Amino acid sequence: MAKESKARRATIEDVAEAAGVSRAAVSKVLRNAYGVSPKMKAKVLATIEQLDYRPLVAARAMSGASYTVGIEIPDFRNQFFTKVLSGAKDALKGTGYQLIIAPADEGPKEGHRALEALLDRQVDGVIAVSPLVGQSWLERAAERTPMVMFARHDRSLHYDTVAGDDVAGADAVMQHLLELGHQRIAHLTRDEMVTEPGTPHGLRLGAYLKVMVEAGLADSISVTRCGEGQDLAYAATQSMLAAPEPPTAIFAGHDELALGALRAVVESGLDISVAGYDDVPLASHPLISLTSVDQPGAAMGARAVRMLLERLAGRTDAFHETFVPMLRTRKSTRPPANEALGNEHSPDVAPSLAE
Amino acid sequence: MAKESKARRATIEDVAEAAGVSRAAVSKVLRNAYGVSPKMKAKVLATIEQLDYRPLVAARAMSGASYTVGIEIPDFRNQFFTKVLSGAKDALKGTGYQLIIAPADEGPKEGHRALEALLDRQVDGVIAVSPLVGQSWLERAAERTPMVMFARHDRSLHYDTVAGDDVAGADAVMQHLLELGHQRIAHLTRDEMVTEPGTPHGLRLGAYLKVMVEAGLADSISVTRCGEGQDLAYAATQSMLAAPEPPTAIFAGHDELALGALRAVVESGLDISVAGYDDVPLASHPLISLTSVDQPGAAMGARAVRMLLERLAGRTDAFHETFVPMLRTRKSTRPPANEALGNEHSPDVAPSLAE
DNA sequence: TTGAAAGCGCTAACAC
DNA sequence: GTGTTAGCGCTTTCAA
Repeated sequence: MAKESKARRATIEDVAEAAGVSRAAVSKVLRNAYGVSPKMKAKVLATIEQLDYRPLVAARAMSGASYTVGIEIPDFRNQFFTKVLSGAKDALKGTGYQLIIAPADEGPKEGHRALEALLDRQVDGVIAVSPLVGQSWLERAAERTPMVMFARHDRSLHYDTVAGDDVAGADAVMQHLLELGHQRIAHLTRDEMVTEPGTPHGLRLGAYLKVMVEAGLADSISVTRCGEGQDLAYAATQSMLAAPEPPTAIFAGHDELALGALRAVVESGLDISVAGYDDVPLASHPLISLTSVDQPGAAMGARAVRMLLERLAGRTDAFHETFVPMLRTRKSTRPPANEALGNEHSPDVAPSLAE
Repeated sequence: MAKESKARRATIEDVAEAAGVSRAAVSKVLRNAYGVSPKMKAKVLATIEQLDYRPLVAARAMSGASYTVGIEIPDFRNQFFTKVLSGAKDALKGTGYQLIIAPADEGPKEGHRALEALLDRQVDGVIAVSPLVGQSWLERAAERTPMVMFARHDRSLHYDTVAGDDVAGADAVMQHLLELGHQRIAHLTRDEMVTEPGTPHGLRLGAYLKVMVEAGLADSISVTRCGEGQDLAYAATQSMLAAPEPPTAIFAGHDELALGALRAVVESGLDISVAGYDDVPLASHPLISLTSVDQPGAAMGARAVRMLLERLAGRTDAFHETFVPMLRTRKSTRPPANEALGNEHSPDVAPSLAE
């Protein structure tokens, strides 16, 4: 009754037999390697087509390549990473490499886990966003599998890096807020784990602190931390706003947090400026109009892919590229509402030395 | 001078040797299969730990399983799919299966390509969002690899489906707009390719047309098409608004399109209602407040994974689950501004038969 | 309970 | 230019 239960997938052997050639010949055609006559090539190609043959990647990976590039990302709900993915995907188009994405869960060891999952699958190259993975481990892994790390500011001899200049970006935001006349500027960032020195959020936090101190606003320093995502940023901001003396401006570590903060601010009815980081597509929406630091995610993702392709092609010395971010000022930041109160509460700061 | 150039990765052989057992024994421990004494198990486990051994997936896949579940998605910039991914990822946690995501490019054959890439990699199971792939091809693929299709309304004996009730959802939107008093309701949807009969967007379009006709508004039917993404929706809406008699309400095929439309509407200064579909997280943001049809993406993704796990565990009969969507009305939809003009321009419709 | 050995489907190195 | 063959690192019979 049953026709042919689970028709077996054609193998290279089947193709060779049907075409009357050797497996090696078929293999060469597949990789269009050197040493096949046009005639044989045509015959093999026709047979492949006819049998609907597709090589199993696992078998190829066991001896040769997997023609696969893996990218590990910590949070695909963050539209910045989505931009990066787009850029990477497009840059990989037509190269013969297939892209697979391994999502990492939250947590210090999760990036590590996802990376290992990719390596276990013998991807030919890896792009990863893993600020928390130890450098020595990465070095060792990168010796075997070409690797470019995203948003890392360390320098390795074995892997390339693509990062934004987080200090410059954060400086720009802070400068902008100061120029608008803000003093009680709060910083909304992620948990300690994610703000270790040298990480993007660590650098942004550092820049915030430095600018505040240098502006004589050390007493107004206020750092609020929250977990990942708009919802947690929303909740954290709510408590921030409930404090006796809420900030007049909030600098959020990235746009996702900024959007959550904005939600709380809007609902509170208070006139508080909010700035973010990354310039996700929505930041420019007229209904949102969020001041943000433009990190060209797509270009960065594409650059990472190109670096990886270079390594795949044989390059062995390490490249480190830094993208210069660009502040986009929008309506979410404006002069503080209660300007009059501005100077009133900065005790140990001489009222404008430079005037 | 060089220490050990590219230290070889430990193999099962290395572990067996170091532990003084056979490869088969190690293999059994790895899969904690039946027939290993606790003593040997402990010894092997210790050796694995010590050698930092991890099995290569390719080798396992050649004979056995890859412990990998693949999910194919057409557009990770659409936050709806991002919700689905989240749900799927969480549901897979702790099952021993690793999730890999294959992004599909736009185009009729691209979903197919991404799916094949996954099958070539011998994933143990597949979840796919491929409205455009032919059913017969899918059937054949599903005979060999467990598969659950997302957002498909066809019924197969070999694959499961998880979908939303698109007709009910679209009906709800239209009913809502009609109740508000709108007549010139336009539908913004994707290109013909994506609105084939039976596809989600095809069903939504069909429901739109049906409701319009039944409401006696056949003359006001207006369907605008655009490519994927906010930007293209924005441009399409701009031309729509430039027409002599623009609509008073726009029903967009999904929220991404709705956000683009909203951008154009806001910029135009016109008072036009906009409704979307999917209820992406941002729709509820107070600054956006987009009326939308809530499709529980995370729950749907989790359900798809559970179905797949059931198949992986042996189920062979097909399941088809439909999720009932729920309209969320928000500020982006309100009564038409120029109510007075409402009836003036509906020539061949008897003014309310049922009154 | 344990181990030996035969593959899985490819590629690569080498003969012819 | 073409074919032969030895692996790659696992799992899976099947004996012991």
